[in-house]
Amino acid sequence: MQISSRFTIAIHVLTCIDTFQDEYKVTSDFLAGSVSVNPVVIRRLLQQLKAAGIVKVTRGSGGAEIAKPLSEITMFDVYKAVDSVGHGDLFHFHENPNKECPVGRNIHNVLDDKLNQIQNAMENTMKSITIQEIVEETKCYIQNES
Amino acid sequence: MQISSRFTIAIHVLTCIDTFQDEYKVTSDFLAGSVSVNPVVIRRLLQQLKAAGIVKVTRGSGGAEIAKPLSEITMFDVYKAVDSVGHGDLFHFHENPNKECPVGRNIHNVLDDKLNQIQNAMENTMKSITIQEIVEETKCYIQNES
DNA sequence: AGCGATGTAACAATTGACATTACAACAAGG
DNA sequence: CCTTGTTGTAATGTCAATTGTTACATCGCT
Repeated sequence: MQISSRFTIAIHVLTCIDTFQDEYKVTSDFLAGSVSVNPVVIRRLLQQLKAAGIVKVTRGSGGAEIAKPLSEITMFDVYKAVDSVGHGDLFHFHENPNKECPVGRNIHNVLDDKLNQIQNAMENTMKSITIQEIVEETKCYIQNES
Repeated sequence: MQISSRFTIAIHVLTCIDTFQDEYKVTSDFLAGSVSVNPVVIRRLLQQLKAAGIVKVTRGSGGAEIAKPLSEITMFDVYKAVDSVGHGDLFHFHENPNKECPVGRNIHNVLDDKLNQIQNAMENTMKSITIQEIVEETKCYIQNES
């Protein structure tokens, strides 16, 4: 299975908030319009980002803003915040290898190490990319349109 | 969502085939016993591994064997063979960002590049680990048991 | 108080993984 | 050549997660 689209939606949302915060009141309806999903999906997402300290959402009057400098938010932070994969681990290990079998009772020890290597390679790359980069590149694309 | 357990099962299966090929006839029932899943799950998996040229399966008389040297099979080969993630891509991009929105119509271009970087980091690590390493380490563990 | 938002529960629809049953196709031994 | 053990594969069921949607209580501001 693929990593939940919550991840790409979250990055889209953060980019929108930063890009439009001076021009518009950035509500869940506004964001839902840009992403093309139901506003409730956005609200749920914003709750997760808020819990991770990435955004602030103001009830009542409405609108979302980003809680800390974009350069301090990495793709990994977002990935974790929106719970992109279940249970924290990228790989799903089959639960009950047969303990009567020599391979069955040892495969977990051997594989865990390798799977962690792979997962770390991925997560480290995520940590090296900030949302700031993404926002800036997006602004470049937008300017080049005109 | 996590990567399908087919991936870890496949590696378990390859390790079993190599470990037990001289002692037993390695049938889908035998493998199913070690992994603790239904034999049909193993057969489907073996079909995928066979299509990728990783194993040979003999009908009728039964039994599976590995088709090429273990040192030439990487975790990435297995990952691809069993179709661990759908559609080839690790990330699920939300389909219809709003083209009326400057961010909506450009986010795909910006993000695709970053997502590929991440995916490549993961896949390259997979390519650097061979099944031979895994089999050998497993044998070490088994010997240290006695 | 009323308006415009958010927060969240409830529920349906869809999808994919995995388990299981059933049976046809096949290879080899007696 | 026919029985036996096995593979190949279709059909079906179950379960969990994602996503969409409706509904409404709650809240902040004017």
